[in-house]
Order: sequence, then C-alpha cells, then structure tokens
Amino acid sequence: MHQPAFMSTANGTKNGAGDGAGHLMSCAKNTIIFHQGDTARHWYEVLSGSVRTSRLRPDGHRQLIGFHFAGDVCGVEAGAYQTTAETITEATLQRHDVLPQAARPAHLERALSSAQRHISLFGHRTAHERLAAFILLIARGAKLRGTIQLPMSRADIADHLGLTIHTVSRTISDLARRQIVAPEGRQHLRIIDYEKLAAMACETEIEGSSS
Amino acid sequence: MHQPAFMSTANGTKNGAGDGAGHLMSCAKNTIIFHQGDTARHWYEVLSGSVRTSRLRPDGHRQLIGFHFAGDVCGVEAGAYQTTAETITEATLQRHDVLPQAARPAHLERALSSAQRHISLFGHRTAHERLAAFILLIARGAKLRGTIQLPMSRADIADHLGLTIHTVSRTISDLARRQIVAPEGRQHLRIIDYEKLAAMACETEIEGSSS
DNA sequence: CGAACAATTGAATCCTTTCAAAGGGAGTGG
DNA sequence: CCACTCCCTTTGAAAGGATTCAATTGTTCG
Repeated sequence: MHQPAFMSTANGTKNGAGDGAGHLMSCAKNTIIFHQGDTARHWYEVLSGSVRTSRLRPDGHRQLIGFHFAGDVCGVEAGAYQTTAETITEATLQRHDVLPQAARPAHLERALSSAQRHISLFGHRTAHERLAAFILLIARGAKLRGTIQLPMSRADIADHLGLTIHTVSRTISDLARRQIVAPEGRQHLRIIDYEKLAAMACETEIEGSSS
Repeated sequence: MHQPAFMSTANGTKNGAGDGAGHLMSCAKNTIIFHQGDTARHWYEVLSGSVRTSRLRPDGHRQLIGFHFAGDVCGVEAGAYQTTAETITEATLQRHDVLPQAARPAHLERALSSAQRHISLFGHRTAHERLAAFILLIARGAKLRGTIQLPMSRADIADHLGLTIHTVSRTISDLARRQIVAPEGRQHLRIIDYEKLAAMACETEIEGSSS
C-alpha cells in the first residue's frame, strides 16, 4: 500500500549523539521514522519538511493523526508508539532520547494541544466545514494569507478529516467554483476569500479572560 | 440551554487548602466546574461521579470533548480553559492549584491519552462503529462486562461522537434488535454479545513490542 | 395528575460514499 | 527530447446512511 521507502540516513554528529541532546537526521520523502507498536526510545523534533503520523486499523483503514511541520514534535508517547511516522517531503529531524524526563512537559503540552486541534476538526460535521477548518489551520501554521502549500496528498487529507479522497476533491473543486480558494497545481492553494472560509469553518476562537 | 445549576459546594478542609495538595468539593448534578475561556488557576481530579467537558461553537453546536470518571483529571490546560466542565451526576472532585508544576506531567500524559482515545473514535466513519467503540470504551473504563452505566444523556453521547441524538437512539435500538446489547432503563445497557460489538468497532489494540 | 423534558420512531431530504471511468503530471526508458 | 506508463486527482452516476422535520411515547418532578 505504502511503498516502504527507506534511506533513513541518520547522519548525526552535530550534537554529541550520546548526551541525549539530539541526533540530526535528514530524511528523503516517504521515510518511515518510527512504527506503530515499537517501543518508544526516542521522540523527534521536526526542523524542516513535513511529517505525518498515522495508525493503521485492522480493517485496512488508515487514520491520520497529525501533520507535523518545522517546530512540531512527534513520538512523545511513553511505552510504545501509538502511531507510525513518515516524512511526506524531504525533512530534517532531531532525534531525542526519551530518558531526560525534564525535557518532556513542554512537548507533552504541545502534543496535547495538537490533539485538541485535531479533535476540534471533528466538531464540524460536513465536509465543507472540516475542509475549511483544515485549510485555515494550515494557513495559520504558515502564518500567511495568500498562497499556502499542501505538502500532503489528498488521501492524507481525507484520512485526517475522516472523509474520502473523492469528497475532499469534490469539496475543493466546489470551493474553487465559488471563488473562495484557487488551486495552483496540486500542492498549492491560494485563499481568495478568507472571511467566507472562516465563516464556513464556523470559527471558534477561545481567548482567555475573566475568572 | 443548560440550566446553569449551582451548588458548587466547596467544603474542603480534608487537606490543607493552601498547600496546593487539594481542596475537596462535592457537587450536585449539573454543576459547572469551570468555564471555557476562564483563566486556568486549578485543575481537577474526579474522585467519584461523572463530569463532561465540552466546548460551545459560535453556531450553537456543542462539541463534547470528554467524559471523566473517578481517577480522571480535567482542566489541565495551561492559560485559559479550552472547555467547560460540568458534572452529569453528583460528584466529588479534588481541586489542585496549577502552581506545583511537578505534579503535572503524569496528568498531562493522562489527558493526552484521553484525547487520543477520543480521536480514535473518529477513526470510525459509521454510526454503528462509533457507538460500538464508545460502548466498549465505557465498558472497559468500568472494567466489567455485563451491565454498564451510561450516566450521560443521549445528547451528550451524540455530541461526543459527532452524531445526532436521533442517530444515536436509532443505532442503539438497532443493536438491541440484533441482540447485541439490551437497554435497561435509559441509563443502563447490558452487553449481550461482546464479540460482535468488538468486531463492529473494528478493534485496534496496540501493544508494545519489538524495536 | 399534569407539565416539561428526554428518548424513540417514521418519512423525506441531503450529503457522503461507493463504483466506475476519464483526465493530468511526474518520472522512466527509448 | 519525446513517448509511454503509472499514479494521483478529478468527475459522473447510483446507492447507502445520517440528518432534518415531525410526531409519539416515556420519565421525571412539581
């Protein structure tokens, strides 16, 4: 199903590899970083490129748990990896030993907020709402309006949103027809009407206050 | 919409209230523990009873993030609460100050695994699969086969699974018709055919191994 | 006992999936 | 450099499932 690409060239030595400070890895596209079920001996920090984490279900369906871009972490779970991580572009990662407990809380919080973002995607019930929310999520991560990059495939998006590639494709086509976005190639998307997109996603901003 | 019940009787003093070790609260049904958006000064541990956390979206839809039973925690997020927490039965909670950072990692992990369980519910696309997985989740939490308690309303279940109360009700009726479960009153459910339920949920157990 | 609310059920509609096929890009080999 | 092939994406049509609208039944509480 997924051609198990390899070439997980671990050319470390930028940091002392044994001190747990990190081990630098540059990986080709479609490199598997770790496998669901393996004992978690490391966690990873994405320095550049894109990574996806997914889990495979017995019925063959794949659930895509998250996309990880520069600055994100993956594999922070204790015990066994709950997901499989793969690069979806060329990427450089920093591998950390799981030992130094002190380093973990901040990353746990990050993983938790990532999970919460994912959950909030499912607060939307229709394909239009989910896709709009997803596009805005990506756009915000990239901190830019205008043209955004979608390094992942339609199948990845579909598995992340709990839809099929057909519905994803149809929905994007519909957004284009309605002049809300404009696909530029298959990896890029220009956001034309940010407000309509936000309205469609039924944005829910939570800002701290009161007590 | 929700009658904002009160009586958040905070009769602490089991532990010294000022040392951050905890403040005991016993709450009536439908008591609001904290509000989405408020600054998070405490996190809570459920000692008995059931609590739900939810977020309200601008369009009026409510997304139910999690159910919390004895031993679970809620409100561990930093900054502002991302959800509103309410009791759904009588409950006793222990309130902890957010200050002692040392106490948090374990609870963060717990919150993270709870979020991951929720996400995995959405790996299922049909109502039957989601409901089967949900019932098994509850049954496991209660560590008993046979009759389980569903302290939450159908609306709560629906908002948690991303369905409507109608679909939830219909699906349970269908499971009953097929002799897989047997509703006993509206708060209890007897699991007749555990295997069929597991097959329907397309169980995906992840056990650690290898390397 | 009556009222208000929760849950169930029926029927029609809408949306997503499934099945099927065609279009478009990227990479390979001649 | 071009042609070919493979895979991803897009699109069409039919089928299945969830939602919506509407009404009934059942429960809880005053």
